[in-house]
Amino acid sequence: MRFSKQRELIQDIVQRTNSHPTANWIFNKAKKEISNISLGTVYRNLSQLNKDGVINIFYDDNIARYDWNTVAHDHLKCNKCGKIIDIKLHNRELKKEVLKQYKFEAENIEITISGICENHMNFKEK
Amino acid sequence: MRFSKQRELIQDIVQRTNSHPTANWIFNKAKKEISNISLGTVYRNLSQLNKDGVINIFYDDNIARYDWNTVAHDHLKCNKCGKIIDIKLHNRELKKEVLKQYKFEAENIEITISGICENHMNFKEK
DNA sequence: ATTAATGCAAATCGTTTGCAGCGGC
DNA sequence: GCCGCTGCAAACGATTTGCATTAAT
Repeated sequence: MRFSKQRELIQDIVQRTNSHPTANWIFNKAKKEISNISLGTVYRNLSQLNKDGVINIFYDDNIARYDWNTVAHDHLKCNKCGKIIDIKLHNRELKKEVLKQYKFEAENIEITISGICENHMNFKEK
Repeated sequence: MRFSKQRELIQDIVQRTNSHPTANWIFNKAKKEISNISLGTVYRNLSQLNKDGVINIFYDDNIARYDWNTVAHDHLKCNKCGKIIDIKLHNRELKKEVLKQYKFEAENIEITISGICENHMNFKEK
């Protein structure tokens, strides 16, 4: 076996959700399959999977969230329900603008937009 | 006196730097003026100042940073030296695009760009 | 005298780490 | 037998909180 079953389980859990889970959420999910799995193992594997480029880490306020989507992308965060939605905004002009205006060589652009998602706009409340 | 001298000192410290300080940095600075000030007081006042709209909080990875600039703006973060630079990017089109394409009502847009700052570009290394 | 804010220490939360033991080659 | 990975528990860093005391009106 190439990888431990713990590692494979953790990778699967992250890759099977769009919910941008926290380590603790993943831990609870994992316990259903391997009841004595430890939180340390979850963190160690998440960190390793990230180093290997298999999954992505980002921070929502001060807590880590994990994402199967390793391609650079952006997030919409609903202030009503907390849901985080993946989106892709084009930013070619942004890199150029930043280089010209601030002499800063952009490597990574992360746009986080908070507001109200479709399901929670006032006029749609049931 | 309207506010405690601790609160006034903390507000002053935040407003007199462009370094986006952490609570601990502020605490150390404050101790030079009020040697027995406590870290709890620093946190309590930073949180209150933020609620009052006097200062801003944002998170750099998983640690809180405080900013005198309460107007929505963006950040450049240098991967070499860690410096965070305030910038203002225009985003009128972004709000429109997000509403049209994702039916999401954007309230706040935060763009964080990481890369290499002017002082740390290769060809400028001394 | 009342009320808010303080210093201090303990508690909490998310995360990391040391270590002895186990599993697969 | 070796080496990597595990579970467990203790340690850690940032932040919050309970409480008895102090400061301001």
